[in-house]
Amino acid sequence: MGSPTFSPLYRQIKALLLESLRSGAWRPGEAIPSEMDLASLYKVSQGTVRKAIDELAAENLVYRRQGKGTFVATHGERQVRFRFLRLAPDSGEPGAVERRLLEFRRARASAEVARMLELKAGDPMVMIRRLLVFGEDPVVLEEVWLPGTLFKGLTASAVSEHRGALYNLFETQFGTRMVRAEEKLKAAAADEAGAALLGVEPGHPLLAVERVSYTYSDKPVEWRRGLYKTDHYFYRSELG
Amino acid sequence: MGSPTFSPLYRQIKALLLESLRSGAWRPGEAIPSEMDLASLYKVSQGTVRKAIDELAAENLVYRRQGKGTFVATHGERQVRFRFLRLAPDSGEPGAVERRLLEFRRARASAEVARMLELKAGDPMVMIRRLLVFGEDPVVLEEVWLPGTLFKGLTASAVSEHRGALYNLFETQFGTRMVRAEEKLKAAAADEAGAALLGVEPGHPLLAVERVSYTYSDKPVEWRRGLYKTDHYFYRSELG
DNA sequence: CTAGTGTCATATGTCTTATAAAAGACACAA
DNA sequence: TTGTGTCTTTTATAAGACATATGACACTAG
Repeated sequence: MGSPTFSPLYRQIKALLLESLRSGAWRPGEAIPSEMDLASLYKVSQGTVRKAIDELAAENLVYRRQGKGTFVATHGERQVRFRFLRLAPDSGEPGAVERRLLEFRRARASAEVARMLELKAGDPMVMIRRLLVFGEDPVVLEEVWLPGTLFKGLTASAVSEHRGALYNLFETQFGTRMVRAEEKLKAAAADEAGAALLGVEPGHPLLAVERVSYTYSDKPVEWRRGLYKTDHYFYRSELG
Repeated sequence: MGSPTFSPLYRQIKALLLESLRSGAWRPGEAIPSEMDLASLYKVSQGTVRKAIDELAAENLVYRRQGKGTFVATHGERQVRFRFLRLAPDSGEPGAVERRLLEFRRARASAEVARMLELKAGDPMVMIRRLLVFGEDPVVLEEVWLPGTLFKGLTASAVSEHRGALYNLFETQFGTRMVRAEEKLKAAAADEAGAALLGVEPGHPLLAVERVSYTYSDKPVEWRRGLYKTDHYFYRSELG
């Protein structure tokens, strides 16, 4: 029978809005046009625009403020950070996090990374290796791989001098906003190098976390591999 | 200023629907009354009922089928199982899972369990210890704690003879439906007993997973502690 | 001059109504 | 017996009217 080529009006509107987000026409933190403006622009009712925006809000791409407007979501907000960094302390409130850059280099995509990011093996990449220190405690050792073409002007000093989440830097300086991510977790034993950096004995059990992050339209644009020391922190997961 | 004691109509309807779900008036898998019926019952428009049900559907408490009706969500469906058991094989499709009951007994709540489940230490509990075997491979060793009062007639044979998820048994036999859960993950080294059951050497790195499950209205009703062997399986987590 | 208060413009939120589309049951015909 | 049209019931979509929240700004009492 006929393929599901039909799309209701509000979804077509949503697609148009998504395109404006993706293209960067509306920047993170800024307000998008009002529902009424969009309604008259697209020649539909406010309610239809509303339903389109409702779905974008449900996907955390925008957020609404009654009386003020609808705003493009951003990684600058505190709240968003905890959605992507899922470690919480066993007791007490999460404290400050210090990010120590260990290595920054340009390299070629391995077959594994290329497959994850839908690139070709050998494509230019940026690789970042760093240590996250909570208070005095080194907790996360991770490696971040990014497509070199998307992050052309990225430098070691930009990364090491940046305060706040990497995703914040990416969206403000490179116009690439991470929208969601998928993680795969395993338990692993610390090797010599990792143990030294995390301040544990070799063989110490660690959480091995592999992440693929996606920007708009489910396009994968980042691959990470991290080792988490879970002696005083745990990984939060919600099932629902 | 006045406290936020105001609640829009659709939320009041939602609360009424929730109460029908909680009380068991509408059973898992069954259809709830049509939007029109509910609208005339509560003397509001279909759209208002609709918005109430929208929120319930977003919380996975019910699901809609155009042309058929709206149904109470259930743990019987395959789809729901993967929301609560987040292990996936490194490659291939997930196979059959065998559940081996190791221990079943009634006991008193420890201070720790009591705190998690909002009970008093010493309250009667049911404790289940079991092994999940994927194919031939023992992968999960876990301990489940339940309030004895809620699960009065629960027996070892009911558990060991039941096919399918425990949550399925709970909802069909005891009218308690698990709606969501929170997990805390750490890496741990296998002890002697655990290693033997999971078929690894003592000291082998394992995923330690602690879960609190909630029924309607965020009432906690189950506490679990599991050890996951992640040699051939990984824990899936979505950030978004 | 200043602190408070009222008013207005504009934004999202709520609610209703009308109509469309999906699903299944059933009658009927080839 | 098998398909096909049609009717009923259900959720889905769309539009419009009205409510509420917010912030800016003007006005006024002190």
